[in-house]
Amino acid sequence: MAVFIGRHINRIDKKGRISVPKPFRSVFKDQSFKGIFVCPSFKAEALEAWDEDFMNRVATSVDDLDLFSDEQDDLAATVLEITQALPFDTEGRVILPQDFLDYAGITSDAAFVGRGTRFQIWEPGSYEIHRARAVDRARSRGATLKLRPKGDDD
Amino acid sequence: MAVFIGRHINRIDKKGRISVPKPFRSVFKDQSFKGIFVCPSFKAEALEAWDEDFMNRVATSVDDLDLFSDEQDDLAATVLEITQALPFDTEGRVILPQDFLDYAGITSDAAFVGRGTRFQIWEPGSYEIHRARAVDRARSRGATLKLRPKGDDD
DNA sequence: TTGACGCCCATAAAATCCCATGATATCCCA
DNA sequence: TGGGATATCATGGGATTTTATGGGCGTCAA
Repeated sequence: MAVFIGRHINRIDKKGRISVPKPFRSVFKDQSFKGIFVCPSFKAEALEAWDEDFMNRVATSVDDLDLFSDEQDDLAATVLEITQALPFDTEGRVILPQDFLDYAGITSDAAFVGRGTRFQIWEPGSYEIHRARAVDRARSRGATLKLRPKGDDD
Repeated sequence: MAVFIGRHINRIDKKGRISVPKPFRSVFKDQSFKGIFVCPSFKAEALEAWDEDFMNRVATSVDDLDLFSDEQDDLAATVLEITQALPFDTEGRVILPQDFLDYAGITSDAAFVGRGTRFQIWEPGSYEIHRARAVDRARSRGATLKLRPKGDDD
């Protein structure tokens, strides 16, 4: 299973290219499309990224809904339409579309943040603020993590 | 599996030709008919486009009547009637029929919008409005998508 | 003959490849 | 364990290719 962990900050060059951190890139090595799928997050001023496997699951799941139903329309609109497939270049870099950069407030640098099955791309400053808040919330709530039974890893 | 993802805006030239974006075109590369199938959408002022595979699926479903709900069984037949097969030219362009353009309000530019197994063609302005509404609906309803189990991707 | 449509070629912009560089991290062996 | 040799990775930039787009020309049919 694909697992993204850790945090990496990389730079965007003049051509708009940015390296996807090697540890993340390795996760994609045996998928047919050589690249990542990215879309703006609903919840935060950041970008969400995932692999082909997840993308196909979303696509087929949307397909299961009634053809032409409102429900399908909304979900497809919010996920499939705004997601972009970004291919790696030979060095494992991608070009983030300008509107995505604007959405996340990214200019020169970007933070790649592991989230398990997906990862996020943040403007480094925004991420620090976001993370500090999240830590505070978790601490004050005394958050605990319920682990799934071993083997149940879909 | 063929998956259409993302959004691309292209221009219609004086001859009425418009390039189908390369990422979408690639999806059709191994079908026998070199082109796309297009028909006006029932729900929106846009055009629906799909590949040979999906076309066959619709054709079969007219017999089965399981793809459409009761009131829509002759809708399926209608789909077949008004759908046009638009062949690519050497450069991967198609000519959209005038009545299709009128229906979608397309004049100079058109947005190709990925929808998984299909894609849509919109007048770029109309699309932005439509998308914003859909995102709002999905967000306010707290829409979630039930994903298929991993590996079940036909 | 005219217009619709296919095929061909030209061009600019953008994406991609390819190689170079410096910084880090890793390895290896004394 | 130290430190030089080596490999890896992020980054930069020039060269090449691809793609979207525009237009010319011939064919075929009304």
